[in-house]
Amino acid sequence: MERLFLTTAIDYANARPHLGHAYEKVLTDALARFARRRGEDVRFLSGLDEHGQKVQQSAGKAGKSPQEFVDDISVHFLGLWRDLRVEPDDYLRTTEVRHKKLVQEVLSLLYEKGDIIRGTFQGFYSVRAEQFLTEKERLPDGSWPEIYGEVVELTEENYFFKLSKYQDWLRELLQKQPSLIFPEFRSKEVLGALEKPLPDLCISRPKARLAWGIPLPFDETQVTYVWFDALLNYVTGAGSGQGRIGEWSPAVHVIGKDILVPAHGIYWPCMLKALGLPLFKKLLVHGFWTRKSEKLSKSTGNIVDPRELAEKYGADSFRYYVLREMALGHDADFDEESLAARRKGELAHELGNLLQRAGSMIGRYRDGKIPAAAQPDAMSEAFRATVLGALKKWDELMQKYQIHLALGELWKGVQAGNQMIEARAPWKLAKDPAKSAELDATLADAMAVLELVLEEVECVIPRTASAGLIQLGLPGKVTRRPADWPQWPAHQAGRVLGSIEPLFPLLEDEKPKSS
RNA sequence: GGCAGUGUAGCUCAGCCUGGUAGAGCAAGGGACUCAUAAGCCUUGGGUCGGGGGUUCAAAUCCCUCCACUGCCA
Repeated sequence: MERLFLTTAIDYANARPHLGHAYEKVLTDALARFARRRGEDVRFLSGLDEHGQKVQQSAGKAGKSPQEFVDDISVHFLGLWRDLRVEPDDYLRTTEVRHKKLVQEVLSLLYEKGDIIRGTFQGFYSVRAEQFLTEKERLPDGSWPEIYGEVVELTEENYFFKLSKYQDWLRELLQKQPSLIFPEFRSKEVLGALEKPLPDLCISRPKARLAWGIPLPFDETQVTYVWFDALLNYVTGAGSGQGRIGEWSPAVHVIGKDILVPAHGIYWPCMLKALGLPLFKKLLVHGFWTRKSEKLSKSTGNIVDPRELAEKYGADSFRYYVLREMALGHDADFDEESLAARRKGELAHELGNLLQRAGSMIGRYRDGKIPAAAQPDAMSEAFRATVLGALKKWDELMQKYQIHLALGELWKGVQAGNQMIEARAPWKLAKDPAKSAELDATLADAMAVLELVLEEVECVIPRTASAGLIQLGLPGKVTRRPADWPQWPAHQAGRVLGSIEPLFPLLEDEKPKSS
């Protein structure tokens, strides 16, 4: 069986989750569920990045200890994942013992190997912000922005990771295998950053200045800084999740485009190489959500609360919307009206109502049991071919991470179902005893397409798909595909349907006004 | 400034790799039907495929150039 180790970026525990966090986790969760459906042995890891300057500062402002602060924040993240049915196999918080132990072990190894060395760090330091500033933050006239207050030039003893040692190796690798990064054009961004010699990477800070981190095992006065903490979560959480270096397996990392260069595109592969571990399998880089084509940000008041949306429209509708709307790798515009429209049109009316109308006719005409279909006639053959064709395209597109198009294909199956019913008009067939066999075929085919679609779409709308399958008289638990997938369902004759309920009830303000 | 991505119907996008004189969905108009969440089905309108140039019998699709927006690196 194929093994798939799938990770999300770990979120920084500095503020509550927003739409971008939610999208990435829903995306990864859907990929994990899809891979399981295909029969792969999946390990899905997510987590929270809890150390660092900003957490320390935010905790101070909130009058809490850093640990109390991240404990509180983690409740918000975990609550959101529960609400959105994001179900990782393991959720790693970087303040956990298993992780700290692994980080220290890695640092020791690389220190002994000579890949981590002591050196001096020189830079401009803001006393007020308690942080080093980069040239990027300097104003065009050479001065520093007001908010940093007094800025002094400072020299500090720190530890460095010898990135330069692995630069050539990485460049050659990416040139040979641009498909390591999806979409491929992103690998050009990494290659661009590799053109100039890489400076060694500063990985530590004096404890006196940054207490909230993991101490270096070979120098207790220093703590490690970002990279050798957060990135290593992927190793800690690999395999059994017990923080054993040897259990690392090449992952597919789902990340946002903001953390590709340099973190995941440069530092991370070099770290793996230095440790003698195999490279990740792929970096899956997604874009950002915008609103009215503007960045979502707190400063402009342009924020979207995923939890509110999930509450208002349902978690599955939210999941469906973000996956249907965004072309993986590109930016997309978030629009609540569009979310409501897709829920109402595609989910409630096309999919939900298909089950409703077909289920109710089986109740009325066939006593709630799926009838046995005779040899398919020409219309049935054509219908089945359309549906099976749509399923194959759905599968191909999903494997190419074209989720938004894949869902469009799957819905062609749903639409074919509605069209087939219109063409056959079972409500007319029911009035003519001579047409009984055709009525059976119509109803059986409708149940079959629903079964096929719901099983596949479980990765996107897990709860609804499961509820729908139960209405079809099935267990409601999606298992791996049979070897001969996609095949027209056999053995459905005689199955008793569950009670037929709307999968996506209309919202209060969507209901037609009764006069 | 260098590199990249995007630019196709009012809106969201597919098609571009492997040239053959434009497609889907939504929104809007019309129709037949009545099983169903007043849903679904059929149908109509509408586009200088960012601008310009080139290659070709033929370009949204290949080449050059310019413009706009976005991103990465300076």
